[in-house]
Amino acid sequence: MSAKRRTLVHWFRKGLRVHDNPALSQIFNDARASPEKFYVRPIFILDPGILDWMQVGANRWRFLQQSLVDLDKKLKELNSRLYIVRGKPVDVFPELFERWNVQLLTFESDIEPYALQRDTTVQKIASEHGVKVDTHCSHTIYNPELVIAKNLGKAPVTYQKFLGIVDKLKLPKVLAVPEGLPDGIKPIADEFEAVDSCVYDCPTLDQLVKRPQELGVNKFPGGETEALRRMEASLIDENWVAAFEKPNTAPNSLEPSTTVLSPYLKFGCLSARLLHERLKEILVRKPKHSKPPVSLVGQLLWREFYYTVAAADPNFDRMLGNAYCLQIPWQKQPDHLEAWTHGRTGYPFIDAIMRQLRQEGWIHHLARHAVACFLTRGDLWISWEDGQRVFEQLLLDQDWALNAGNWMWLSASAFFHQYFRVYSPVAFGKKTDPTGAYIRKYVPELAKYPAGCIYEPWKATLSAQREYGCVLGVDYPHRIVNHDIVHKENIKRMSAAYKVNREVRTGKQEDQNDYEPSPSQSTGKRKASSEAKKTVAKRRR
DNA sequence: AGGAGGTTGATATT
DNA sequence: AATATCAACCTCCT
Repeated sequence: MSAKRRTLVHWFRKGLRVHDNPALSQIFNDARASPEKFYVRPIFILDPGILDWMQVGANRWRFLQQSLVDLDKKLKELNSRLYIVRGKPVDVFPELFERWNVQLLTFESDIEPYALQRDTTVQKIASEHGVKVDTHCSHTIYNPELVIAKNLGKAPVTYQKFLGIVDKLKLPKVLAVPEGLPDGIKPIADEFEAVDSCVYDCPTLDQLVKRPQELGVNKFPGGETEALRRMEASLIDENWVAAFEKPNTAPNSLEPSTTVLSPYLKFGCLSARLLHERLKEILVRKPKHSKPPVSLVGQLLWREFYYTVAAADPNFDRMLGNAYCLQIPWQKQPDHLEAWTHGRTGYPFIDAIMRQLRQEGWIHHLARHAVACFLTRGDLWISWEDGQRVFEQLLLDQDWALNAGNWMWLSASAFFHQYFRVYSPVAFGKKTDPTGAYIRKYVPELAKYPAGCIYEPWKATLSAQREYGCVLGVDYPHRIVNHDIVHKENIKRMSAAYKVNREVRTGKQEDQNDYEPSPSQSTGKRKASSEAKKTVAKRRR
């Protein structure tokens, strides 16, 4: 037997890749240096506790499953393999540490509160079992903690400030795929199967996707192989890369107008550091290029920005107790939330986006703006937290820091404050898709509506609706709100909410100039306002 | 204290 | 395609 051999374990969580993976490379290097001393076990833990932390829809389960299968394949090419462990980390690690005689555990550091608490506990268990733990920051280009430290212990609250800080930091070295392991470092199969009741091969689709009826089109398969293929395809046209300006890309093209690398970055199938390096190489050859915030590098740095600000506040995903977030008296409206969630608001552009999200798991960033603004400050006056939860379930690229940060941005709760700029659910989409081809694809019941009224089907007469084969209230819903009216009311509500927040912040009472709410929304406005004052008072600073 | 700038508004006008 | 107007927020910098 192998009693003298010790095991080196790499724990995959995010970072589902073999390229540019410092924590994985560390154990591979150690094992190659002394092959007679070590076994190597790369593991992924299917942690049931994750479901208390976040909602995961069928499409993202599939993405994960595909990513794990691809990772196993990549590891096998390196003469290793992936071990799937089922159970909570706190329960399984003590057993693994003992049974495998573990010497070293490595993993990629994370900033999400669930991960932080989990990892702290695991570190403690490891130390009790005499297991050394090494962590590496490789999900982001820059270490959020380091950026905060460089800014004197506070996260920068503007993107420009953030850029100023990271400009002075040195870039990490991007690592290649580690060299394959020599024979004998992989524990033989029946040895581990006999003793390890919680260790398995890669899960099948059936095992991970509990509601297969919710699976949509598999347009963006998971895995490092597909991630690298997609990156290469995105970088092939260097003029396109150099000229990229996010605001000039279309939210409603039939094929994505941007790279769709976000799901791969979220799971770490693609290294942000590698993508950044590759972009920079191209920009050296194309001196006339776009720049942050609108460039492709700028997009990566937005991700870094949100990771940094999120790392400084465990309440980043909620309004209460969130140091960044303005306190706004949103209202619960379950029927409106339900209509928005399932693409039944009666606004074809909004509904097309929400249906694309549910089917394909990805929508363009500006499409996210349109529906997020509509749900919150633009039209429905529903909390960004409710929208965040829906995105959390449906987006392939759901990433805690980015999702919360962008929802606060769009609802003008933090980082962005020009609440009087409201997206029109009618006009915004017309700019890039005047004929409504996108709506016809995702809201097929409206397919026969002419370009002139497909964004505003209520403008068609009843006889015209019959002619187009889609009668409002029967085949497609009436619009649930009148944007022209409610968006103006909501601007005033935002103004009132900002005023309350200012008063609490400065401790000064401003002139009374109360906005009288509309009859339809009047219940509880003053109460909501006073509640807002109380919650603002709970904010730090 | 005051002004400039802020990834991506809508609309009307030039 | 660029510019003014709408109404007017925040943070940063001087």
